[in-house]
Amino acid sequence: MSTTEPRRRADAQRNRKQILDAAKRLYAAGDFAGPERVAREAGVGVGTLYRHFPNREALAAAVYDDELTLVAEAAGELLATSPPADALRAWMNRFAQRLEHKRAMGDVMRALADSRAVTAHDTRARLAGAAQHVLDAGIAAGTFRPGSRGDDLVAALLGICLACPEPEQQEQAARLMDLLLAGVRASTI
Amino acid sequence: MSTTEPRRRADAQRNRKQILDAAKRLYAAGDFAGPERVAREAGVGVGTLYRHFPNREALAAAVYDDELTLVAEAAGELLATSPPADALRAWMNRFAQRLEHKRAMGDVMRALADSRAVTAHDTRARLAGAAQHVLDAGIAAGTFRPGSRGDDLVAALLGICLACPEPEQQEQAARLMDLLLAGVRASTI
DNA sequence: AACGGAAGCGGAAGCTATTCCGCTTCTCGA
DNA sequence: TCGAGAAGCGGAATAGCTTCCGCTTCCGTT
Repeated sequence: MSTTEPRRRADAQRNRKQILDAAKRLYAAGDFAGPERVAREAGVGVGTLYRHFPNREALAAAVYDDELTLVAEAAGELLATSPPADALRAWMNRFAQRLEHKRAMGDVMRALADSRAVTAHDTRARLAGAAQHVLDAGIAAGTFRPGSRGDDLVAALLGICLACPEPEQQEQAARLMDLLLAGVRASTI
Repeated sequence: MSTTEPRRRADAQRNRKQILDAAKRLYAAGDFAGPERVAREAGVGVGTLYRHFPNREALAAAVYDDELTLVAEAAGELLATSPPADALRAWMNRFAQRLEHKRAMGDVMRALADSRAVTAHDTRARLAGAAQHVLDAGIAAGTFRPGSRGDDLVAALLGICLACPEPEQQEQAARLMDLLLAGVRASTI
């Protein structure tokens, strides 16, 4: 848990950044390119890409890391303007909306769901922290069941998005979020 | 909704069965072989396999169809011996247990979650029916929230299994199932 | 029983993700 | 400044999933 990170060589840092930039550029253009093409666009070999990101999903997760961090941070303001239950529902919606219409998000979610994925670990922890923040407010207010856990909420949200990825399943996803919220609000076990 | 099915040619039926048998044999032996190897084992070409099963996941779903049907049927007996809430929780556990320790089940769940997958459609409907059966009993008894839907429950269960596939995530999966159950029991919206 | 066309078959080719390993580039101490 | 060795690079090779299409087999009709 200390500064065991050995610090990367300058060229490695540069390459990592170039890869991320290239991927962002392509994804933003609606081109969900795979590792091979991203590497070419970045001007590096595939091998290099794979040294920085263990697989396609990890790359996607890293590309959208910023965006998910914004989602996590939004929890604070939502909580400032609404009661916990409303804030939580709004936050869940925002989470799901971010994932919609992004081809690569299936990958991102798989990466987030994978407990062994190193790349996604921080992001997931940040999301869980944000969720916990909202939950704690609700617990303090007596609205939410004590013991509700942020990481569970995020896992459930991921599960919903994984199970209902298609646009025509949006209604079902909404019902499942309601169900989840109902579970969190339930006062007894 | 009528008998529009044109009835397959005899050799096609035979091949389909041979493919399923070969896949069952391999999977049972712990060998999660891909389409190519299953086809060889079945003594047919890959093209033939793909005419019968649109992709790897659909094949896996078809292989485990029997097993999932058993799970669906178990709902009845569980309901006969326990109050709805207990029956539902037991049924969810059985569902999840069936999926554990089976490499191919990730595929099966993805196939079930895919609303466009023709192969998995019946199975999913059967599971949803079973779930609805239990839910209805609970609604009648006043234990479950009116309007609870079997297809939602199955989707949520799939989501949980997709989000917590690793053995070390079993505890989290259990918590999520509790949360789900709490949502179903909540008496108000 | 034999013909024509539809249904089905096989497997090579194509595509993409991932691995492997010999070569290159950086870094740091002398 | 230079050299040694670690860190990193590139891209050919490997492997698995899926598609494509020319050939074969079946089946209802005559």
